[in-house]
Formats: sequence, structure tokens, C-alpha cells
Amino acid sequence: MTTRDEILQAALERFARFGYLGSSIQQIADDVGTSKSSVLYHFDSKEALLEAAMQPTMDALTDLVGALPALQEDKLAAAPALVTRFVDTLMAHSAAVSIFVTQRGALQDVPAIVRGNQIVDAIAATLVLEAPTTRTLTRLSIGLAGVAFILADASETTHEHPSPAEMREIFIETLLELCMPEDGTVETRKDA
Amino acid sequence: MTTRDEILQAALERFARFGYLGSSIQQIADDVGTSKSSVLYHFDSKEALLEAAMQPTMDALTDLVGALPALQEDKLAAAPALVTRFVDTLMAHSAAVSIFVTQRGALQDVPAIVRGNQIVDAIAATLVLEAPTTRTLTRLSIGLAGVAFILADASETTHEHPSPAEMREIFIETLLELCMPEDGTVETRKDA
DNA sequence: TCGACATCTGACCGATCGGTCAGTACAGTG
DNA sequence: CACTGTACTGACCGATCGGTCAGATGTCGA
Repeated sequence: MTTRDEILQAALERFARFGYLGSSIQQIADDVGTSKSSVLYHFDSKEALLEAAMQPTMDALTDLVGALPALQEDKLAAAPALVTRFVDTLMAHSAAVSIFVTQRGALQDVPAIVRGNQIVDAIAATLVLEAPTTRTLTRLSIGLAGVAFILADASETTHEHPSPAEMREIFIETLLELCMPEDGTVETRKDA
Repeated sequence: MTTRDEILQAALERFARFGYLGSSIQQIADDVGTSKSSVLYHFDSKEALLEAAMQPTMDALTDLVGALPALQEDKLAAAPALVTRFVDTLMAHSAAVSIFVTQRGALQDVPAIVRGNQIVDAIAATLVLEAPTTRTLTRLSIGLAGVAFILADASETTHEHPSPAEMREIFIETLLELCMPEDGTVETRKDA
């Protein structure tokens, strides 16, 4: 792994655990075993480092959003696959998801966070399977935020959580339940 | 309102919007229109200010937890009232809830956050209405985190949210649904 | 009139912040 | 050999951080 990649990795973990504002360039440099100047050689500024660290996650989610229009024909049938893909993507990028979820209030002007907000809006709009009332939108928001939050919690705190495989099943099931019409019984799929 | 109370109020809002680490004593003083020294006269340190600002919320939630044993006889019947009270308490203290939810990773050693974690554990344990399996505990966590998160979002960002009354209904309904056994149909109450 | 006390302030402290810059070490290329 | 570009570093900058302290001001009851 190159020094640059090590810095990105360390920054992602630091930002997720202690917050962007609670992390200093010096600390990240110490984690990697390099100097502050080295970090600032690879990245123009602290904010540029945050941007670079968040980019792979935002790209993956953008890909997901890009694939949405093809599914819109039969929303109800496509929902399980979409939710599964969404959950898998979140779980594969839990550190960046943690940063986005817990700090998007404080980092409202940061481009990566702005981009994340747009992505979430697009996904939420697609996942609503009935007429988008306030009620269904809010229910889905609860599910989305809750899932993202547990993911964040699992990656940043020490206390116990279910196994990833177990969490994945429960996330998918619960999200589907929250975005289905009231009487809908949902079957979960074991694989995407 | 006394200067001390004004400082508490301003601190709560600042911490919720920009994070504890992202807020300085000087900024809070400026919000109130006083000096940094004045803030440090009323509170021994920045952390003591956070503690004092969170205390009313933690006290309210502690009261809620204290009332729990009396309800344990018939959990299923008591759940709607408990959930309603819980939601109302959260909504009455949205700024402090926001601080707790979004920053408890970064502030793990702060007494107020430690206390909050204990409270949440107690409430979650009580709200689980069937045998506490991993699945039900995780589902409830999703609901709890999701509700708290939307509350935090509503108090710190500018974008639109449903009216408080509408949110309250949806929160109660969704939380009950997530902590009920699978087949349970739940009736919500309009008042606590 | 005289302390006693609460409230508040500006000057100041050492530490750390994000960031700049000149310069070093080195591998590759002609 | 000289030259170039990449990777990296330590010294340094002004600003701000949380916090201390000596005093200024006003309001009390004695």
C-alpha cells in the first residue's frame, strides 16, 4: 500500500471515530508514521483529504443511483434487489457512511457531503413504493437513518454487535418492511 | 433569562449544529453577546458546560427509566404509553438528543454521554416485547436510532420536515411496529 | 461607610491548529 | 555526468484553542 493510500485509510478511520473537526492532520500523520508535511504534500488541504477519502463511497452510491431508472417499471418487484444492493454498499463503506451520517450537519458545505445528500434523496424517492405521502417518506427515513447509524456505531464503538451477515439480513428485511404498503408481506433474499 | 441560562441555550444549539469539538467557547460567548471569560466564570470548563447543557435531558430520560419497573407486568399493553412518553421526551429535548446521537462516538468518555448510553440500554431492554433475540434488538435499535436521527436532522439542518405533530404520530407508530412481534397489529394513541 | 460577594472583563499563557516553504534524498533518464 | 520529477521533512507562520488571573463594577446587608 502506498503512503497516499495509508493516509486515506487512516483519515477515514480517524474522521469516523473522532469526527472531522476533532481530528488533526498531525494525528493522522502519526497514525501512518509519517509527517504532517507529507500528508499536506499528498493532499492540498485537510478538506481535500476528506473529499478524497469519501470519494470511493460516493462513487459507489452514485453507480447505484445510476442503475435506478431501469428498475422503475415494476417497483414492487425490484425493491428487494435494490434494497439488498443498497445495504451491501453501505456495509462495504461503513467508515465513510459513518462520517456522512453523523457529521453532515456540521459539514453542510463540504462537496462530498452535498453529493451524499443528493444521492440519499434520489434513493429515498425511488424506494417509496406507494404514493409518496409524508408518512411513507418519514418511515423510510427512519429506516435509512437507523441502518446507517447502526453501521456507524458498529465501526466506531467497542460494544457488541451482531455478525455482519446477521445484520445484513435484518437490515434488508426491516428496510423492506418500512417501505412496503401496510399489508405487504415481504420475502427477503439470501443473495443479491 | 439569566446570562447563565443564555449561555446554556447557546451552547446547546452550537454543539448540536457544529459539534462539540467544532464549537469554541469564544463563539458561544459571541452568540450570547458576552465574553469568553464570562462563560468560564459560569462554567469551570468547556466540558463542564456540555455536562450542564445535557443534564436536563438526561434527568428527564432517567425519570422515564425510573418509571419502567411499574410497567413490566403487562409489557404488551404498556408499550404504547411508554413509547409515546419516550417520543415526547425526545422531541422536547431535540438539541441534546442531537448532540448525543451524532457525537457519542467522539465523546465516549464524557460523563453525560456515558449516562445517555446507560439510559438507552435500559429503555431498549424494556421495549423488547418478545424474547430478546438479536433480530428484535437490532430492529428496535434501527427504530430508536432512526427516530433520534430525524429529530437531530430537523433541529440542525434547514431542509424541510413534517410538522412536529405529524412526526410524533409516525414515530410512535413505527417504533411500536418495530418492537412488536411479527404479526402484531398496533393501535396508536393520540395522546399520552 | 465598609467590606463581602457575585458578575464580568481584558490581558495573557502555552499548546495546537491548518498551512507554507525551502531544501533534502533518491530513482530514473538523456 | 547533469538534470528532472517524486516523495518527504523540519522550521516556521499567524490564528485560534481552552484556560488563568488580577482587577473593575455594582449590589448587597451590617
